[in-house]
Amino acid sequence: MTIQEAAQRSGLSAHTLRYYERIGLIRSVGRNSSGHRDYAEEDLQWLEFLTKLRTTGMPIADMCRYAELRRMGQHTADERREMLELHRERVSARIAQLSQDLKVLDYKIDNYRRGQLA
Amino acid sequence: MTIQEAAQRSGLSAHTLRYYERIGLIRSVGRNSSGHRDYAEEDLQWLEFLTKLRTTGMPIADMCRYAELRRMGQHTADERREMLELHRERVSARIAQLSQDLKVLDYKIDNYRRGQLA
DNA sequence: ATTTGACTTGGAGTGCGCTCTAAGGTCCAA
DNA sequence: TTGGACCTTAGAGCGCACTCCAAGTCAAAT
Repeated sequence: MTIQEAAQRSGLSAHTLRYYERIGLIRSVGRNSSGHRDYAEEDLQWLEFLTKLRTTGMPIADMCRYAELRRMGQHTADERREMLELHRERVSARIAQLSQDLKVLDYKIDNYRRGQLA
Repeated sequence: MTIQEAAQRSGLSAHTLRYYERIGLIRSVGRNSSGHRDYAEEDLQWLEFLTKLRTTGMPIADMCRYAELRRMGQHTADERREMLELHRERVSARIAQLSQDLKVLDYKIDNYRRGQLA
């Protein structure tokens, strides 16, 4: 799979795919005979998970750490699980906060609809 | 109220308060006889609302637009309401997306707990 | 009187996450 | 076999939202 196809399927730009590889988020994407990247299905699955970590607000540095642990093998599974558990709590807290803020927005909007100054 | 007190109460830094004033997010904070900022209760309320817009992901530029409309008076109320409604939908969508992603995290964590490689 | 410390301003610097450029190599269709 | 659209790399640049700095002012404490 070419970088353009991988970009298409992952929703990331080709630039970003190269960047992610450079900083160690994706290890060793295969190269074809002319040195061009050749993405495997497995790479796409990993990218999909990385994208979920990103969109849920995990910093790139943490993702790099997670990727590094993953490369180190199964004996790092506990640390990886702990990272995910910690992140899960942050995401959960973020959802709770956004839900609270949404109420404030609704209240504000309602005031505008009633013609009151807000 | 001094800038430090306002910082304390708003949760923003004094630097950020000056920055927000400079870019037009906060208009005309009062000055005391020696030229120091003197925040009013009203300023704090506005800051609190601004902070909600920020933490829910509204870009500074949009907040500036909202602040500008607010300064222009009541005839801009409709446009302000529309901005909030649009923002509300984005926040709502973000909550939905995060909730989905949370499920994926939970699934991943569960796999780790079962001792499977993920 | 002088030191300390918080304030003022305009402007420069920072960290993050990309995003793009330059210079060159490769592929493919006409 | 030539043109154009890809690809490669290292490295520079960008947009956002702050964050800090320098130089100066001012009030209170010593």
